[in-house]
Amino acid sequence: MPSATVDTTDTRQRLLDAAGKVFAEKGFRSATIREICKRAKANVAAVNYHFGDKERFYAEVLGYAHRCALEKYPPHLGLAETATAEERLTAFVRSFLLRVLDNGRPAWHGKLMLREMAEPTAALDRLVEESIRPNLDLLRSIVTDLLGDAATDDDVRASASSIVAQCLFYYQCRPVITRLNPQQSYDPAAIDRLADHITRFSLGGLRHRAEERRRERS
Amino acid sequence: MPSATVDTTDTRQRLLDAAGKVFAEKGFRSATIREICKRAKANVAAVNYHFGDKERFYAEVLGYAHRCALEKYPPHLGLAETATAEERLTAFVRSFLLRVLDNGRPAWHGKLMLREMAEPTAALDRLVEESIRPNLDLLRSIVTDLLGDAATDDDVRASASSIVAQCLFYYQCRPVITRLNPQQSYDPAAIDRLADHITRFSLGGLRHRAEERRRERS
Amino acid sequence: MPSATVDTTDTRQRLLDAAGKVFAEKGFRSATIREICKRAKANVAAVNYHFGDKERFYAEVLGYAHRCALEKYPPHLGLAETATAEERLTAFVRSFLLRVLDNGRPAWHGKLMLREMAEPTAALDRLVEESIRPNLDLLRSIVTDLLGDAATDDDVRASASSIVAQCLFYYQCRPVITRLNPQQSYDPAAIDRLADHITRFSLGGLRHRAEERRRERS
Amino acid sequence: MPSATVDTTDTRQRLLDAAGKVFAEKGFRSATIREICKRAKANVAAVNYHFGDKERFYAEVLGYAHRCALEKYPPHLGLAETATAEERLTAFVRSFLLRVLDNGRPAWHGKLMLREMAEPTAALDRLVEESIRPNLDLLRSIVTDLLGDAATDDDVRASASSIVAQCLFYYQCRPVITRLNPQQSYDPAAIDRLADHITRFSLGGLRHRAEERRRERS
DNA sequence: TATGAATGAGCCTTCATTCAT
DNA sequence: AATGAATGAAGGCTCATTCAT
Repeated sequence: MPSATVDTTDTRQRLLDAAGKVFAEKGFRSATIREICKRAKANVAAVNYHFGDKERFYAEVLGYAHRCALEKYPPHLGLAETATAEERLTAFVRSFLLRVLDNGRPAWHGKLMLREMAEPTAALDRLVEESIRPNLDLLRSIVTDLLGDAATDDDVRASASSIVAQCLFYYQCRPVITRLNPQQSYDPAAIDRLADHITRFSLGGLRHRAEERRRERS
Repeated sequence: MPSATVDTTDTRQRLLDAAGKVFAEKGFRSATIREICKRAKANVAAVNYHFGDKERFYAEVLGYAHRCALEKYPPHLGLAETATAEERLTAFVRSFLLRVLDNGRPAWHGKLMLREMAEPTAALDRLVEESIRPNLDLLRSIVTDLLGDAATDDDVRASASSIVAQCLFYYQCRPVITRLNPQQSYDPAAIDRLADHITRFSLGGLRHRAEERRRERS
Repeated sequence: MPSATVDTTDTRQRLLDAAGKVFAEKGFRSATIREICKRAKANVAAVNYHFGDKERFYAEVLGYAHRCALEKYPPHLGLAETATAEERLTAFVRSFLLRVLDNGRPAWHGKLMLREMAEPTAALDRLVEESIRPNLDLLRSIVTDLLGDAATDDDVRASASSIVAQCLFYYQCRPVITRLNPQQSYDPAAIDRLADHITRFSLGGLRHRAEERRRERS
Repeated sequence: MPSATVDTTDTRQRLLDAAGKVFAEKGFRSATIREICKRAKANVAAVNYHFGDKERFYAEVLGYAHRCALEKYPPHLGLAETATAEERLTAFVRSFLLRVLDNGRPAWHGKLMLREMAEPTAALDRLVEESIRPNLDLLRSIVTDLLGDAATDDDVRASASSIVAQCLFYYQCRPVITRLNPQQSYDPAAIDRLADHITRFSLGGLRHRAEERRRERS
């Protein structure tokens, strides 16, 4: 029965899509299997049938969301091989912001990640190894280029953190930012402005640190 | 009887202390009144009696945690009136990090705030106005001094955000950082190193931005 | 301390008054000691202090309400000794209706009695002996006069029941009557009309029954 | 296995049956879902699953009880089309009394209705329109025939009320009647005697009223 | 005498999960 | 393969009552 097969994958997929939205909105605990199944037009037992239990289901949703986000906003953003470190940093920051502030399906990704920080589940381990570390390694190579040879590993790590921090901030603190500065918007133009500021601010910081290290060494 | 001393403590106070810990660990939804009362050696009905319901209780806990954190680590950190903008920035960053990364009672504050970001409750509004905005205003005055007259309001806002972002990062992304770099520690010395990096990185960023603006103007 | 004594009786009295209203509105179970004490501006523990527990408190309230009602609408309604049986029936019916349909303080009485029917408490026993039976005996003497010598005890009892039934109906079924016939009012004029109808209908019934018995006997 | 037969019965049905009994005995507030489910050998969550919440459950029970009572004692009681108004009144009164005083399943009906009077719930509205009004209309047509053309609408209404009142009285005031006259019984023979009295008393009342109206008109 | 604080039992409801089909 | 029915474990909250002062 091929149609059955189609229906099956459909249900699974509908569940993932519905769950992404609901988990992102409500969090792991507050999201209920009943609501997810209702939105997915599936039976209450469907989740347990397809994914075992709520926790494994959630892990699956998390991975799916991450894949969606990376697919839509790859970190290179079609950069040429010959791009300078500054250009690569600019691209990295922009793609990061877009991924995190997108309002479409990949938005789950940001929300879900934020929730993982506040209350990590077993799913975080896999996510870190499969998605976050590779991404961070990319940034560290950029930062290494910008800091120069005098920089230590700790310098690179700390500076990379400073950059990532600025990108995450606008998403992670959104509720507070909205209250402090209601006119802050997140449309593409605004995101470009944010990316521009973060890149410049960070380049200033990086150069300053590089200079300090050079001075120390000499 | 030393235990008598414990019992003498106000039930209300014991509830606040226990709740700070539990809400921070589990979040509003997952935390149960039963567990909080058990830890506070109080009756299940005590919360209802003293605070009305779980939501109002939570708001009270949030305010209490914030007050504790500010009391222990005031943002000025005993700075002289004649302190330079650089010194004031250093003090701001250090006190911020200490407040957020402290392992004692004020630790709730950071955790609770993080949870508010992920899933804001009605309590956030009050917190923003009473605690966060005044603190941010302090930072903005420092940043204004450092950026110089050429800076726009948006410059100040964006740069202040970049600084706050770096301070929050180590707490907000702790679960991920721990997995990426297990040897990262948060003892006083480590916190000092972090504060030092953030201050220097930010000063570099700020000077770079100030220079850009100056160049634009001329 | 005379003032203390005054205050004490005051609290007791205020509790009785508040409780009458609340018990009548909500019923024994749904009425809460807290609400009663709040309305009486008394402490939560006041009821238990003055009356022991909720049940004994309720019994006291019931008795108080009954005394209030009888005081305001005594069953004779100032009838002369020489009044005919018809006149006495009219007076009985009118005072009964007034007592039961009054909107003031004695209104509790009716409501509380109705609740006792639906869910009798221990308090009903005393009430029946002290208040209801004497009142019914009065009616039976009137009915005996109207039915004549041929009537049996059962005749008297059944006819008295028919009369009481009609008086109670308008109160007991008020929620249904209101829905069936929204324009039904209970102002003094309307109550007079009801009393008039019940008296005439009952007189018709009584004469019919009397006649039947007479015919049987002969 | 006869027990299998019992278990086979719909959980929903078992809940309705158990609830009828418990709600009738204890009232809406005092009845607990726990007890009902225990009697129905169902889980505590079954009520929520089948009926949503306690209130909707109660409404369903009320409707079910009413349907049971009407089914067992239809108001016509197999009367021929050619039956006289007197015969129809007799049938109406008898079926009413039987319905209200039955000790079996339809007994809930009476008890539940009585509770609705004392503390109406939202369920009463539907009940009045669907069950009570049609039944009352039947009685009014009988009364209209008996009162003759001279009677006004108010006459009909008042007389119908007087008849219904007498039928309800024996149920509504049962706790008081039992205390006043312990030997009152409610076996079929006793019910027949009550029906007989009420019918005769009411016929007397109706004829009297009719005569009065005729006299007024002429 | 009178009160505010505190208690513990119990209720309705919700939810993830399982079971029979 | 997939579902509707059913389960049992909590959770938040309410309430009458008690206790220390």
